[in-house]
Amino acid sequence: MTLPDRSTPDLPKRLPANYQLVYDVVRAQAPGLHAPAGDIFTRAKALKPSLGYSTIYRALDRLCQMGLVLELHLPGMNAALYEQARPGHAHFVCRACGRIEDVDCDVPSDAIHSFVRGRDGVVEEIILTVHGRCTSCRLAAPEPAALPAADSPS
Amino acid sequence: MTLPDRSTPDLPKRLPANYQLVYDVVRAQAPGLHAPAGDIFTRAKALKPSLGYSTIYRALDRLCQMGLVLELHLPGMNAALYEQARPGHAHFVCRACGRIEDVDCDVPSDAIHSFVRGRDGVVEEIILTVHGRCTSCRLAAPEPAALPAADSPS
DNA sequence: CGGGATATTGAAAATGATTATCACTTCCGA
DNA sequence: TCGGAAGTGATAATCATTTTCAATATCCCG
Repeated sequence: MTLPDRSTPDLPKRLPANYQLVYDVVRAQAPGLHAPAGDIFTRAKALKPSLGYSTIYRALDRLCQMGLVLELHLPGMNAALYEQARPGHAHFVCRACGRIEDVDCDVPSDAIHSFVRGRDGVVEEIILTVHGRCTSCRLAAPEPAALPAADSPS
Repeated sequence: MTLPDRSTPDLPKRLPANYQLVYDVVRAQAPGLHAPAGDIFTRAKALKPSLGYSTIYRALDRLCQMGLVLELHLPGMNAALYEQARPGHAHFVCRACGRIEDVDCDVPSDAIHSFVRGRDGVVEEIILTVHGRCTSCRLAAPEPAALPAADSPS
């Protein structure tokens, strides 16, 4: 199996003006807010109407590689969400209403770092996502009983 | 803003045979392996040729809701990956080669549970993903220097 | 065993986010 | 200033996932 050639990223030294603009737009989001690429495009285009859609993706890509922006894939959400990278918090996603809530929670970064480092790897980002049900949804609909894992091996 | 009506999931009590079959296929994967829906479809169809693609998605959906299967979105991967739900391990994704490695790492479930419970929510699933570079990729290409977060507020 | 509501099914089409392509411009180092 | 590498926007292409729909299957409650 040949994997895609992603070795030697070797990012250019300077951030192109458009990428900086996209970064600004992302940072302008209130902390705890997350936006799909389309929203970012809209807002960026408002600032510089000549912007093309592709540039947004290219910029977000780069910003993620640089660790400035975090790409967030949430279940039931067809589009990726982006936010300014900000370590030390997790995301709580309510399975019922889909609302996303920031959780100021200490990710066990030490444990992970040492584990990965023990294998000669480097940790660049830790993403912690919690699925569950928020208060209001829990009140609205009680938990359906979980099925006991039905076994039926071939 | 109106959110999609996802309240009251109220899952049917019994697991349809096709869903069970999909579950079996997912469980047949070696632990630590993750498969996109397409693969699962192929393998399931081999067992029951009449299966339609949509059924796979429906089944995976349901199985995820039931907590039997875990849906995994990894960066740079356009398709979701699925694996048997198995709490207490994280995924390490190498940004360079894209390889996925299982990390038997203790997720801080207690801390998260108490935090979320403190807000009257319920935790159903915790997904911990670590991005970084694995040994071989680190040797192949040294870390590009990180840009200092370039500021330029409007 | 009916009988009707409900859930599941597969095929095919629709959707929609993301990527690739391409011709052109811009930037930077030498 | 030259040359190549990187960035650009428009457009088309890709491709995973959803939706639709008509046809079955399944379940519940007598």
